[in-house]
Amino acid sequence: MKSPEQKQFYSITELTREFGVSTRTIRFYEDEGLIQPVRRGRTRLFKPSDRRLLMLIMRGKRLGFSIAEIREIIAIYKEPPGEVGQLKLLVQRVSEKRDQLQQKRKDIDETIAELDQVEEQSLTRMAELGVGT
Amino acid sequence: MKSPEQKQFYSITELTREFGVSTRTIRFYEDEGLIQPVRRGRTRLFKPSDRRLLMLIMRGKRLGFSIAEIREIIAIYKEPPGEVGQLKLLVQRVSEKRDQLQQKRKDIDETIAELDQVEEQSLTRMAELGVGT
DNA sequence: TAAAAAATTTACGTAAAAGTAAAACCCGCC
DNA sequence: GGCGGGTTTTACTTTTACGTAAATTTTTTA
Repeated sequence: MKSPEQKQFYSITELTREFGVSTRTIRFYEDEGLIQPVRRGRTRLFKPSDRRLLMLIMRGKRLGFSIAEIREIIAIYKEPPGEVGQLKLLVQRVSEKRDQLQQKRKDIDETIAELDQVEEQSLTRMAELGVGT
Repeated sequence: MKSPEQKQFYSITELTREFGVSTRTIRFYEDEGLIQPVRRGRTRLFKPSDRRLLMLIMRGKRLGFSIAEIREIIAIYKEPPGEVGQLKLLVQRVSEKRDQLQQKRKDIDETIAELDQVEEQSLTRMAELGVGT
């Protein structure tokens, strides 16, 4: 049931092209412990799971999360089932991150609303000046 | 029709307390041209409009925008009505920013959905272990 | 197998966004 | 009229997230 497009391994430059970052950046994320590609000799081999982690990292970056915060998010996903205390803590951490994200969404919605206003005023003004879009 | 709570001026430390940043930070934003408090002698006096700008700046920071990007957003709001060419450009810039923000919202929604999954699995697991929340 | 292309390590450099520290200034108050 | 608190300027420092370059090794291709 494997997808036919699913590659075993990706090279570092394949990934730099896909994500639009440099090799330095990807190696930096490895140094920071966000990904752990296996090696064949000295050469890094990236599995699909590494690629998915990179996607997650890029998403985090777009949202303005620092490396440290992205590390936290990754830790949440990686958390093994564990025992009760751990689970409670995990649920709590999830809740905190969600709060952060909801604040961001609120900020976004406000900003978009304001931009919509600016746009509307501009279009009105242009109509007054007798201009078609 | 002025709100009674509307102060004429705020001091720099009042604002540092309100926004949870240092004086250095506020002065830095002034250096960067994001705000322009007036002076009485050498001392900065912040008007309500400066305070509103600071709110906008903080919101931008929460969203991970750089100072340069925040400057752009402020420029959009400040734009005077202007002539047709300017207006068209403004509408275009608004549209670009909105696209950015919509991408961020998409990222947020995806991340929240994933966190919800983690939470659900955790709660299920805890229920199996016979634990009440 | 030789040459070209890709990848690695090591190390110094840099831009952004402040932090921190020192020295001087102003201002109301006892 | 000195003193404490808040403010200002100047300037050096720090952290984060990579950029850049050199020298070397490994892999691929002709």
